Amino acid sequence: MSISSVLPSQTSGASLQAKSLIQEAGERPTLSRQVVLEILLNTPRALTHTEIASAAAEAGNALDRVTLYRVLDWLIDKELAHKIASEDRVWRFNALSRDAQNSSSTHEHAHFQCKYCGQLYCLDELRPAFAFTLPPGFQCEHAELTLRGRCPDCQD
Amino acid sequence: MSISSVLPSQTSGASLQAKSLIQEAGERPTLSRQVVLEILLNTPRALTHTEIASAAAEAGNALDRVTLYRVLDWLIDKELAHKIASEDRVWRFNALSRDAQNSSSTHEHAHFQCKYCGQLYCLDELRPAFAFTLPPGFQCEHAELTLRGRCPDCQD
DNA sequence: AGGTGAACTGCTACACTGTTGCATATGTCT
DNA sequence: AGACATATGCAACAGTGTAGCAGTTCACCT
Ligand SMILES: [Mn+2]
Ligand SMILES: [Mn+2]
Ligand SMILES: [Zn+2]
Ligand SMILES: [Zn+2]
Repeated sequence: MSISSVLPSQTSGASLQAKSLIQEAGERPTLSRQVVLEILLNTPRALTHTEIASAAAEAGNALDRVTLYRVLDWLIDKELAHKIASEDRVWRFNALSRDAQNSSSTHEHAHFQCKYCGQLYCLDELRPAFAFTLPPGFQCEHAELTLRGRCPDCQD
Repeated sequence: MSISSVLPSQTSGASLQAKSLIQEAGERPTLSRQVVLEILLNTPRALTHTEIASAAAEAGNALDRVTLYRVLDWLIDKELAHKIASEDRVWRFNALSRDAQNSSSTHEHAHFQCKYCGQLYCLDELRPAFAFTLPPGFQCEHAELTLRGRCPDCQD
């Protein structure tokens, strides 16, 4: 599956958006960071490390595997991105919307992962809110909700 | 952290329970399978592959790493156990209660994982039931709810 | 402009989790 | 007991992510 299929052709506007988001955070807008953040901003779903590496290479900005891990950690630390665990033991990364950054409950939202192709989407509008009672001694600080099923690409 | 601290001293009753559960499924009750299932039955939380290996070794029944992976897969296939993913990319395994096996919605229940020690518990009584609307083209087949917070062992 | 120092980057080597292939051992059934 | 299916153990490998360290780049200050 080609990554480029999910990536709109890159516009200088997107590049500027990535750069200015980094600059607004008061940080160095290095090429690696711009490239990675731009990829994340330009895709509607969360991408794996491998997918991001391929997308960067396709865009003519191949970067070292380890550097990519560090850039991603950095983006998360600056709250420009977040990562989601899934059953295949691979982290998937997505840009954090400005709204999500500003909300006090940082990016508390549900996710959807396709059982058939593995693609994972953030459901920004769906925030978990449950009523339950835990066994004594357990204190809940956070709830994670992942829906699994069939994505639009995998209709039969 | 010693595994034995969470494992009640093994009784012949527990051993018989593991053996008879396997036999009732019409399968070979090999020593490896009995040992592993007995460990899972005797612990109130889900255990990692490493924890199970240690527990088996402590019980005097050390078994090969790969064999353990295969025994666990086998137990899951026979619906005597299930495994839960978590953010540390390590599967955790727990015996399936008889009730859970018989319920048509096989083991649809929530989990709790401690942010501080990583221990993971099945919340058998807590079945996810949510009302939400997905974006068009997405079909939900399953919902996974994981609560994260502080477990009884990690109170400050 | 040019120098300086903090930081970012790339390379190598490694750790951890899990899988595959294959030879050997075990257990069930006749 | 013998035959056959299958379970086990060993070795080698794959995928994902991390640590250490040397070299480079960039923002800032003369
Ligand atoms: Mn998300
Ligand atoms: Mn469970
Ligand atoms: Zn799909
Ligand atoms: Zn804990």
